[in-house]
Amino acid sequence: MRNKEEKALFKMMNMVHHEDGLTLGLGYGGGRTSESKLSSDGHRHHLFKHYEPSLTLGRPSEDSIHGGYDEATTTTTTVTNMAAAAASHSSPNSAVSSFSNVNRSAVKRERDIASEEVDLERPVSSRVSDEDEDGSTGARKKLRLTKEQSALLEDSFKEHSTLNPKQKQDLAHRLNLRPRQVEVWFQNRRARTKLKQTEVDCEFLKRCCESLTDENRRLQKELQELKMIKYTSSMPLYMQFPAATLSMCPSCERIASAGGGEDKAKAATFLIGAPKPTHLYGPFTNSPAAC
DNA sequence: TCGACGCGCTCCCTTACTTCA
DNA sequence: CGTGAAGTAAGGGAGCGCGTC
Repeated sequence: MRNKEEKALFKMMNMVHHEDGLTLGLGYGGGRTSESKLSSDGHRHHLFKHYEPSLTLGRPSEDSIHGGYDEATTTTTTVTNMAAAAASHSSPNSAVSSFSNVNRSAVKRERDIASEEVDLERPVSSRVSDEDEDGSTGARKKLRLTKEQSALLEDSFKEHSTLNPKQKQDLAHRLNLRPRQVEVWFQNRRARTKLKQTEVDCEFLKRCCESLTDENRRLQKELQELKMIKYTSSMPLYMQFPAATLSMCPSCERIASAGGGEDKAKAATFLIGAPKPTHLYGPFTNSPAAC
């Protein structure tokens, strides 16, 4: 996993991708609402809108009835504030949804078990040892896909990031895996792709921000210079010269430029920025060389 | 025709395990 | 050899579209 800042940022920035482009969204927390649509190829695409805070609680594992692993450890379940709201008040949809999803989870488990039973006919190809497969250790053992399996899945993912049922079945058969495993692999692969894209987009936005900050700073400075030019142009001519370039002849009491003509002095004023008025009233201590 | 419901799919968050520095 | 970070397979909650009743 990446550092916590990136992870938090990833939670905040929900990037939604489609074939035709990229959109950005902001959110936080665990639960979320979404839209989904069915594309022309039969794949469903979701448009996630926002996140909601979540609360994680421990509870006894139900994994033993899944058939995949036969341990009795603890897992966690995420209780969104939407579910909490359903339990306490408001949101009739939440209540219905929660109830519906409880049933759905049960159905899902039954489906997985059924899938498992069908797939028991063929061996699961993985790096899990025989001892692990018989579950004698009682701990959840994680199977690792072989390089060949990963490579084929990658190739398939390059062709299409989502699978229809037929493609899933076919791929599972070719890889000697359960369809559920193929499904999970694609799910995780999409998540990884999205995370990487998010990192790239974040970097891009960061640079944009820096660039705009610099540009803003530059424009502010330019604006200040223009304001000063406008201010000095409204003054008597002699006040437009920097004090250092002016001198007064003690005999004739006429002010003259010490270093050259008016144009030169004006140009200097423009280039170095207009001096503050107080500087114009500085001491005329230069020698009266001009007279 | 409309609403309720179940199903299948996706998403996200999280956990548990493996690998590696 | 122990340990923490990173990678990843999998579990589970939730929303949505679609078909059926």
